Amino acid sequence: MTEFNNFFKSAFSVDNVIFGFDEGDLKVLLINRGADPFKGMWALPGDLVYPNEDLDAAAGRVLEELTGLRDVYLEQVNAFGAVNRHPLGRVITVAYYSLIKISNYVVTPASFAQQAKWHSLSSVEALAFDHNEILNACYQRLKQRVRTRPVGFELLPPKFTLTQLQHLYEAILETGLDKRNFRKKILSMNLLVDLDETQEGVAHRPAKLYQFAQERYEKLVREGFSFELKESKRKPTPLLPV
Amino acid sequence: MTEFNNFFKSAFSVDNVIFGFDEGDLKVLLINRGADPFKGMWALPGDLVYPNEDLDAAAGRVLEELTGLRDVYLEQVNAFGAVNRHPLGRVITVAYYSLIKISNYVVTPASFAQQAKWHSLSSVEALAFDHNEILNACYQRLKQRVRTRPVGFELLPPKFTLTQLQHLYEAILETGLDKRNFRKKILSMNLLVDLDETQEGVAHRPAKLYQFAQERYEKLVREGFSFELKESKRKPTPLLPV
DNA sequence: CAGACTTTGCGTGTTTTTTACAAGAAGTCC
DNA sequence: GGACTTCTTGTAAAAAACACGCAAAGTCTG
Repeated sequence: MTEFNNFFKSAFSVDNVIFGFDEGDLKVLLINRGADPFKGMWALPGDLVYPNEDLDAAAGRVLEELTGLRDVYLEQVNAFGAVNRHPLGRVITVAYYSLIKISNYVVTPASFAQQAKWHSLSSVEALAFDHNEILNACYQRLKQRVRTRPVGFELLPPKFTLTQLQHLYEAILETGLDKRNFRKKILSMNLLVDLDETQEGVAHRPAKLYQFAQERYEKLVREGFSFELKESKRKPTPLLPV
Repeated sequence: MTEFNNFFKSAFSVDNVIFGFDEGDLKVLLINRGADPFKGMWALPGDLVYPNEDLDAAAGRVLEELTGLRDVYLEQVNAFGAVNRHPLGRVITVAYYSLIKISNYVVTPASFAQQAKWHSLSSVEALAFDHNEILNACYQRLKQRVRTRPVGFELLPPKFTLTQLQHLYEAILETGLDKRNFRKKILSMNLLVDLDETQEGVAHRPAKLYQFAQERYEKLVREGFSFELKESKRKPTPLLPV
């Protein structure tokens, strides 16, 4: 039984890659570690999973403590379980990513205490633990998801312009998209509601505002429907090393 | 068992969905549980992760103990961590699937002891724990992978006919494929080597044998290349409930 | 060994999707 | 009112996907 007991000296945690979109740039919310190991380095927000807490719930809790937000898009990506990934013991972590509207984010006590800060994906440097690997895996998953499901809207305010939407896709996919073709394709899916409103306070012709047609989408999904986008041929340099 | 419960805090395990292909049918290797909980029910092969063992290594070990095979295609899919998924305590499991050539499989002591048996995916019934859910997640992942990467070959013998290959795709994708279009598409990818050999022992015109061009594929991937297949419009009933 | 049987192997025309590409319209600012 | 910026829109060409049927190769059997 003592031998058996060895199996239970390990712990599990969740780590959450929280994506936001701002200024045409894909961002991720990182915390600054206040204690060893990796004191002073940036890291993904995460926590040990409580004994009576579902995995998904733990990821949601980490997110909510840091951002005050709940009911946002949250998806499990992978477990990371290399023996030495945590210097203090055996900790297997399950990685999640979430998509939030950055404008809804407010600084919570937890995020203040942990010095949470948004980082452009392109400027993320060496993170604590194996968090670069985790971040990369989550980013790759997002990149793939965004082609096959309309999750991008989770990152935009409720009302947005087609240009904003295109910039979002370009940022995530790291590609350039043709404006006319993009609009044609998106509009032909019939998932956007034209709000008959326009932008305000811009020093040029204001663009029309649209809204994502959530219910219509859910109906289409139930009827079996596939959302898909392809990239153009121009490929800028990747945001993260492959 | 009460003693067990006292010590029991939390543990990790891996579960492995081992796919094989035979008689035009996608199969999965299940074991028959010899002990409670779920005694007598079919279950996915799995094990607790040793304290000093990487997650991936644990999945590989489970596979090798059962099949004697190593160096096969193995991919992590997801972690399953609902609080009550294991009746005896908190066990988070990480699901993997592997693709093996069923003809290479031999009964090992472990598989004999655990009464391992191949089951057609379409005839899998209620499994122990949350293993139906795990199986389904792995199958969905395979279905998606097979469209974007040439992993199907892992399930076929080294030499195969185009018809066998097509049947494999049809089984995995649960769809019908047009023979001429399928052959055109596959051959146009230039990933098959025509072996200049033909089938033997069949009571009809023997088909040509092909081989997957592993090195050529790896070269193409390095150069940035995308493998893709789409389904036809005819949709047979799904193998597993969605 | 001829005829029946099964499975292989192959080409073309049609439709759909993707791509490339530019100019005028609507607002703001000075 | 003129300069400036961004918004909006269509068409033609190329590529990919799709539907579709028949002759040839080999085995079997009587």
